[in-house]
Amino acid sequence: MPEFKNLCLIRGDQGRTVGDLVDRIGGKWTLLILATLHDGRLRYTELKRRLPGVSHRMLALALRRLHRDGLVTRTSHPEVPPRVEYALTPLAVSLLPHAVALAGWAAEHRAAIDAHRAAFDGDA
Amino acid sequence: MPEFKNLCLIRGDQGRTVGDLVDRIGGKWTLLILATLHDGRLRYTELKRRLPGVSHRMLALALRRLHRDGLVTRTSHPEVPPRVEYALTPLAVSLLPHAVALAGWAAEHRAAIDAHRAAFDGDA
DNA sequence: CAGAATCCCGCCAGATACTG
DNA sequence: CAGTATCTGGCGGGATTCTG
Repeated sequence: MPEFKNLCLIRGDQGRTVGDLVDRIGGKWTLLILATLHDGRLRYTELKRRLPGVSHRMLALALRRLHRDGLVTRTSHPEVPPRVEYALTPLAVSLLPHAVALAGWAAEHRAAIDAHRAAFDGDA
Repeated sequence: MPEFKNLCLIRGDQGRTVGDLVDRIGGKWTLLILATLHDGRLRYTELKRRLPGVSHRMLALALRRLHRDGLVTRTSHPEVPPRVEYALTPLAVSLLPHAVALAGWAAEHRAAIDAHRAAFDGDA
């Protein structure tokens, strides 16, 4: 059987891979931004509007990092007022299914985890 | 085709799901610990030995959280000196494949991302 | 051996204000 | 509109010490 041959990817190189992974998509809003952009290219403000709770600064920083990593494209139109549009790159598109799978897992087992927590916290 | 029906899981509930997910496995060592325990139940010290660089405190804290969330079992043997063994729960086992997939993605595209970063940083 | 408690630092992240 | 700059508090996380 396939087994988890890729476990070495997690532990190999002294966890560098996981470290990098967390660095890239570990941000609080990163996955949310990518998921939102999956609907199509969006302007900065529209993106902000669709992400309730994100701060101005954090969205700008996250977008900057995503752009730097080649996960989103940034198209600045030379107009007044300025108009900037963000869109996913193929790289980001290839990442999304995995993120979605993880999100699905989280949603599916949230109740179980919460129950464990409650039981654990009950034993003071 | 399936498409990403689960995208709603990422964005729904104002991102609570992703927030919870990051809270649970977003820790620096969490995934590493789970991956290491996939080899089988391990004692605290042995676990620490297999995770070069983890601090005493962080390992204890991470294990405590994992135990609280029902992702690992903690078996304390009443001996002197004490012996405590940790093992994965089925819940954690169901999570690992997804994590491995993400790690695989990170490893596969690390070069591309690094190239993007280099190009981006080149344009000062 | 396993872990809890304490101290401390650096970064993440929010709020606010300023610029092109 | 789309950012950047600055200040600030909170938390993650490391080193060390103490206990059963």
